[in-house]
Amino acid sequence: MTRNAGGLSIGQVAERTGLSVHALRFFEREDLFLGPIRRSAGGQRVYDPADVEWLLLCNRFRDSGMSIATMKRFAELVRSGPGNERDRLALLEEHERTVQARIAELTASLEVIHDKVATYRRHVEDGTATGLWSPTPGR
Amino acid sequence: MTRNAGGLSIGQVAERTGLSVHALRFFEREDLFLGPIRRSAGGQRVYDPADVEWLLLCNRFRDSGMSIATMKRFAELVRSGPGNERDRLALLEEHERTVQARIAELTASLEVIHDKVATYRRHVEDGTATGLWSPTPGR
DNA sequence: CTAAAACCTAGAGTTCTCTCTAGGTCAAGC
DNA sequence: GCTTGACCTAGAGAGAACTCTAGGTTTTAG
Repeated sequence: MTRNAGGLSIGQVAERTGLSVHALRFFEREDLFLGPIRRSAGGQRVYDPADVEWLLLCNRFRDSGMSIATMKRFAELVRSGPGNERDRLALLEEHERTVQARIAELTASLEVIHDKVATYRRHVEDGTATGLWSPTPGR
Repeated sequence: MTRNAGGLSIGQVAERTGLSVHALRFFEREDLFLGPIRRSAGGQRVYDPADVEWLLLCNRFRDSGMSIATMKRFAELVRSGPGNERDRLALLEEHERTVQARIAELTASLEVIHDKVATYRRHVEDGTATGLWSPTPGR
């Protein structure tokens, strides 16, 4: 398989993308690729570098919380060729807003958590941590 | 139930916390509360305001990605009374770091996504969006 | 007093995203 | 040519976090 012009085995792709071979087969079943994956004479998958690029982008999407379903919609748009760039853009923009919102939410929660940390730190450092305390002074 | 000094029914707590009554029972089964929930003569749950406070904090934890298992560990620490404030602090600090890391990760992904958005925007606005393009120029 | 709304338990079902298994086949090195 | 490791398919299993169901009891409003 190493001789197919630039062709990569599933194991090699797994290595390069950090995805498991199981996950790669799963992604294919879910139609997450931009086109059918080639097969060797023996029936084994042969990926090409563009697939790896796409998977790396998918990793970004996944890491940023995009669902498989949404990635699938994006893949469908790309697969159906030029002409729907507006739709792709809309999808990306919406995801961008989602991520921004998530960051804002996390930042807000972080503040609350940090306050808790600060309070505990004072208690612990002062040794004043006697007496119940926690979710609310009083429990 | 409305007469138990400050006592709240499960429905009232659901309303105040945004959690479903199912979720509240589930949380209880999972030992996520700081103490046993009282029951009315008829066997219905009677919560008090401190429980609501705790649940609101739990919501913060959940929103920031803390697992039920971790919340449970924190609840256990609080339940087992004073003396383990260092452990609670450590748990909170670790969660704080986790959240910070997650924000960093999201921020990095956001940048990549924003670049994609910018590229698509150019393509769409210029009307130059002819020819395939997407995961990588060339597919 | 009675109907309706809210609550109860135990446990099954759901969704999402993989992961693992079983039972083979293919490919590469010695 | 044979062993070993990588790969194949179809489908079951996992775990996280709920959600829903069934069948029954308790509360509340009128």
